[in-house]
Amino acid sequence: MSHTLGVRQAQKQKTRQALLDAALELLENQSLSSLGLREVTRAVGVTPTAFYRHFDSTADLGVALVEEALGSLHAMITTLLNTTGSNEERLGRTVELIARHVRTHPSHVRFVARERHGGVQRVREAIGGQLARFTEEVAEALAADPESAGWSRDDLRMLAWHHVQLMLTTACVFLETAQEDMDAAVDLATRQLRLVQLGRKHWLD
Amino acid sequence: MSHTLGVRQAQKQKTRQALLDAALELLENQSLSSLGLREVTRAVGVTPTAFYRHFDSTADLGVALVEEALGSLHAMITTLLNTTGSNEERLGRTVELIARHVRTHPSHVRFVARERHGGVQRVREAIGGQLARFTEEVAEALAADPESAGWSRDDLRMLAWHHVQLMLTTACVFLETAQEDMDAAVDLATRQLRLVQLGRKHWLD
DNA sequence: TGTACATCAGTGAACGCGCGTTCACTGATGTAC
DNA sequence: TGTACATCAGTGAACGCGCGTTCACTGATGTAC
Repeated sequence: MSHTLGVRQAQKQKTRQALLDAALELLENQSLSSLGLREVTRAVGVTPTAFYRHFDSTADLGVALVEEALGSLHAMITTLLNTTGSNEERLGRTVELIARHVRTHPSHVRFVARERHGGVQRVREAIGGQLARFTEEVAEALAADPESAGWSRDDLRMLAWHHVQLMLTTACVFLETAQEDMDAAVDLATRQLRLVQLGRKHWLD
Repeated sequence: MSHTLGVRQAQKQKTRQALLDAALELLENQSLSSLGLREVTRAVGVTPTAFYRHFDSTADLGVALVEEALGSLHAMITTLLNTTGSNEERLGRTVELIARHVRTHPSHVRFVARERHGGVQRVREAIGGQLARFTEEVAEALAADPESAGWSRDDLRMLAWHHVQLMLTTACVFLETAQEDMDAAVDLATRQLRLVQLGRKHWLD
């Protein structure tokens, strides 16, 4: 059992999390740069002033949301990298896992999509940093794959970056896809992954 | 010579364009959903009230900006599709043309990147519609290519979509790349295009 | 266990400010004769 | 060409409103003895 917090600390964390949750929900229909501090506290049911006990500004809250949203994305990537099986099997599982992630954490995906190129510099930088980290991890995993024999470090990073990009793009498309069109979207995404995989296979030809 | 506007109409269009230009400049450092009407008119030097002679709201202005920004992107794509030469040649020219477009129209690229998943629904929809149109055009061009013999319509659209996505992503990366790192970024983009091209070549294996 | 003091998460009133929108207006441009 | 009237892009004052931030505060929780 981890270190038990005092009642006061526990309550503070609870409020902080409530602020994060409320902000994430409000961000479904607007972007961070137009999110108001009072809007968030109103949604939680605390005084505007209370906000300052947890964050300096909404930009600061945004950075905290980056950690949350990309944390869940990172967990998904880790799962993906540990998946075994034939290429075609892994490919299908990848798309399925992305679809599931979009279903279980839609607001995280939306937040990343929206704020990645959004109007708040610190948040953009935080997201960019995390994505660079993901790329490195994917590149390392690819390097460990026998199929990557003969690949240069640079080419592996290129491939990893392409994968991360495609994963994000696919997640965004899934997010905007109605339930009834999901089958077609999953199929499209699968074929895109297959295309890249084919390119990889013949890279050293 | 086209239909000559009266002095009044000409002046009105001039003001309208000034509003669009000022907005685009202000959007370098913020997103549309936080852009204020007064902010724009202040930058142009007209009364806040004058804004309503041209647009219903900043969202409305945003839709007008979509036409402008994706118009210039569309021109670039048309140029790309008309490029001839070997695959490797076309590939290099593609990356070069994207780099040039980012250099000449940075604010257009930024606007599309930021508002594509931004907080204003009508603008998102307008951008999405234009990108779908681009995809159709690219798919048609691909269909006319002898290399596409035996490809299904669906697979061609998949490839076209992948190209449009990659083009946008590449433009975004170039936008964020410092001048001194551009060579490496161009190289990376070129290799990504080559990867996809290889996948295309072996699609029907 | 009990007491006396310190900490600090959340309160509530107050502030100055810029926002979007309204309205009646002005005066240059356009039009009819 | 000149005159009398209509149009309408842009003005300027005014409005009510919600914003972010400040401040002194309260009272439950934590700590030292």
